[in-house]
Amino acid sequence: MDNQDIRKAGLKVTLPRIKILELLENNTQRHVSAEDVYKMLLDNGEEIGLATVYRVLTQFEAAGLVTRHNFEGGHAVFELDRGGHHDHMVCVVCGKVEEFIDTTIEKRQREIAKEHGFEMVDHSLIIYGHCGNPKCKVGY
Amino acid sequence: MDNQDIRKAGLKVTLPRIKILELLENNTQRHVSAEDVYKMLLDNGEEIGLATVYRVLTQFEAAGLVTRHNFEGGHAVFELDRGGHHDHMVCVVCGKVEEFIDTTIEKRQREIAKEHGFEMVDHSLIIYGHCGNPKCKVGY
DNA sequence: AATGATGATGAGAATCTTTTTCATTGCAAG
DNA sequence: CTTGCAATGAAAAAGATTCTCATCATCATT
Ligand SMILES: [Mn+2]
Ligand SMILES: [Mn+2]
Ligand SMILES: [Zn+2]
Ligand SMILES: [Zn+2]
Repeated sequence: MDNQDIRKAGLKVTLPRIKILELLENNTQRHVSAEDVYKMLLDNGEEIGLATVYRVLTQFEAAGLVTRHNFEGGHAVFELDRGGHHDHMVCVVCGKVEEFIDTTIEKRQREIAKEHGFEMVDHSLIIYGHCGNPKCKVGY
Repeated sequence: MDNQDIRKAGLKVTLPRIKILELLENNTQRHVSAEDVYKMLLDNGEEIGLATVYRVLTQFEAAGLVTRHNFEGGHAVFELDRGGHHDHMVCVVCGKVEEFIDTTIEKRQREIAKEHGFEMVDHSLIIYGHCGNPKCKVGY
């Protein structure tokens, strides 16, 4: 994942794009909002505009470098596309995100789409729940 | 689904609430945005404020009368909760929504959540694709 | 039926997220 | 190096949703 990926996407290799890609690659938190990216880059001393972050993330998504998710909460989150598709599990208390992939579910989805005459192009599966952290359990 | 449901939710039985519930019950399009509800009620000659529609839909959701979905598109859609849970298939061209339920997927979801130490409280599965309508097919 | 406390309403302002506009800047092809 | 065209950032705009607050309606109690 480097500047060539930006170039291959038909985009000019600019500092904002390089920095956003680096951040998505190195940040401990894989799933970040545009606002997150913007603030983290500012904290790192980069000069960047929020509009640019939104623009570039959308371009990266169109180029297949990045995936956008609509979790609950009103804002989209993005993650670097590391090849394999996967689905998500989100803790409704602390927001922790776990990734998983299940071939049984993936297969059934394709079958169900076909049964309904749909040609599936994408899907979104998000499990919401209380994660293992005791502080996130039902009885507090 | 009547005024008693509103009362049981601990809410006063008011005209806006009655009208919103009626619309959700009778409208041909089951999945509607707050804006949709607002405009349809205005078209029906009702006097209602958009803020009230948002407020009431949120209250109905909290009371379990209504379910909120975050499909792609930036705005939430609501539907009357008719007992059974189900998932959705959305046409990326015309926006048509089909409902489905699959016990295999439902079961796997619960298993996967447990495997990851999560206590599942909810989930959202949306399949995006091209529906059966020829105008929505890939080759236009 | 009249009263009154409290909840509900609607208009508009405010907030939050995302997109657009536009003057300026910078990448990269030649 | 030039130079065209894409990219940037600031600010404005747009779109969705929530908040504020003065007024009004519901409903339990007289
Ligand atoms: Mn992920
Ligand atoms: Mn539905
Ligand atoms: Zn948690
Ligand atoms: Zn369609």
